[in-house]
Amino acid sequence: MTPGAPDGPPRAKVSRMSGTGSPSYRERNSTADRALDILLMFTDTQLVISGTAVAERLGVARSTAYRYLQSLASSRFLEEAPGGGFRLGLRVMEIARLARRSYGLSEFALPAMTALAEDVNETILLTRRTGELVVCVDLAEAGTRAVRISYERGSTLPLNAGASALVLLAWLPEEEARRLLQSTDLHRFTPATLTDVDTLMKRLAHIRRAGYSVTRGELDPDVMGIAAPVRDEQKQVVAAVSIAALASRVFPEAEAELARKVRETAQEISDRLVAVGG
Amino acid sequence: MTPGAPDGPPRAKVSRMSGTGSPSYRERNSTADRALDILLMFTDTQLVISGTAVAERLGVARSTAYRYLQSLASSRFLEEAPGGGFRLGLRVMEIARLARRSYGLSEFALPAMTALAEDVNETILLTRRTGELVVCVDLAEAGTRAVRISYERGSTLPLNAGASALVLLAWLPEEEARRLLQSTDLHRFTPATLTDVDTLMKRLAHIRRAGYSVTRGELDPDVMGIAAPVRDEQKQVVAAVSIAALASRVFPEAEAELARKVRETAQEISDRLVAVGG
DNA sequence: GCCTATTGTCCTGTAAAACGAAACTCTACT
DNA sequence: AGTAGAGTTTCGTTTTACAGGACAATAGGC
Repeated sequence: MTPGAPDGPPRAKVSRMSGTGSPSYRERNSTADRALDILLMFTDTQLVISGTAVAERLGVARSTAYRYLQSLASSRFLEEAPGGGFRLGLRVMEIARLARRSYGLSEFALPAMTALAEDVNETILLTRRTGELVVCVDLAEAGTRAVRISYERGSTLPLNAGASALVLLAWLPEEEARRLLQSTDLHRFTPATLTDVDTLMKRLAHIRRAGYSVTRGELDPDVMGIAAPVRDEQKQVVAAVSIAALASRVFPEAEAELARKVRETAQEISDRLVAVGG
Repeated sequence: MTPGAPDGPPRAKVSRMSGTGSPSYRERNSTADRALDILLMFTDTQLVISGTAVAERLGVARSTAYRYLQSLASSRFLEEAPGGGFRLGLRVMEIARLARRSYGLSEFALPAMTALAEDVNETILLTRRTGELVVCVDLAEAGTRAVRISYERGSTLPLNAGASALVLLAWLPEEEARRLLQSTDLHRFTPATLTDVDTLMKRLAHIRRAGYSVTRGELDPDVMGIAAPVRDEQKQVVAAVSIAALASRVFPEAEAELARKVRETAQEISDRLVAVGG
């Protein structure tokens, strides 16, 4: 495409745009966006990427892709991988530390979460929503379990499954929650996953009344979760605290007691947030 | 609508470049670089920044700065802070998780580090060098100390002070280590900090022979460290493992025994790295 | 040994994208 | 009401980033 012949049609107004089907480029800062897009090409299964592959996925010439790559590498967002290609650089870890601090959550939350983790002997998560995704901001693990639910900081979770996601949605304005769910494709992770928007909305109303959420096997068949909201000074829900446990370890009769503890912990974190004036 | 008539002065031909003294812009991808530079404006004391401030520091018009900010916000590298301004977004934490995985270190290192932390009852760090900086990639803390050395993933350390930095430099080609030290301004953190390149180079040679480094009060007056190198398949030093402890807790007579344990742990991590074929 | 494929680098003229300026909205403060 | 600051939008201009192609170095296939 875009033949370089100097005799072509009188300057066809073909915009640069990504060739791979990204719907609406041409808006905003396309150059800056492409640099950022390179950072988004990395996934759990694609930890190293070559310059040629970047050019292809960006739909630009190789020389152009390498210009981007050099920008990213010279600010250490990327580094050259041993054996060719590029991988994410340490700068990413540096600013992630600052990101975590920005939310003003972890410093107050972690002690309370650790206490809860030891009390109930399960993994405790602190999550926040960003767009159509839930991200694990912090976690505390109990030491004495052979089988552990393993998440990490930065792990992402879907919007339609898992106790945390439901809490984060439940305290959003109804129409916003509905809009979010409708604009996301609700993947079915297990037979128990809810994928119908109306059913989900009813669930959210129920959670709002109860003050917490419980899910069983909706994201992973063997896992259950109990989550409660964390609020800031303005009473806005800014995060969720949750227990993630092997479903078989938690009998339904025990849920209420665990829920009480999760809510207490969430309240404690909220209180500290307000006390300092997040 | 109907924006003002284009009547301004004939627009002097001033090159764009950063106005704040950044020596050589105009090279590479200045647009992409500026977007990345915005991400670098955040520090521990500057967790939120306004659009106007970004425009000023970038040396561009406000409308231009906001275009960048929108690019960064729509890919969730930034988010609007409650009460105005922008802060780092959750996307940063997402890709930081991938960055950590890229190095193939943590998954093998953490178990060994945790064991060491419990054994010696001190904080254990895993660090890597990036340019003129050392970054903490992972850490393990001992649970039973009232006074703890507190680092986090993503914390940065200088090149001329601290046991880890010296190890990371010691196994670099001599001329590269010298070049790095000469191009960095070696800050004096305490009276014990080494700031002379030749003295440092001699120190590095000593460390190379010993196989580990010990520092006392060179970065923080109350802290001491012992570090050893982690090697990959090609025997390249790719990281350092270190103990960071209150100096008053570790008597000089105990250093040798601790050093032995740190070296063992570093070796164990190296072995696993090779076994898997990092 | 020769061939091909792949990675990364550099250069140049041209076309497209990013730029500054200014008008405008909104909220908060006084 | 009036000021100050944040954030948004539009527009014509020109600066910047683009594609294409030539180049070096490395790694495998035969």
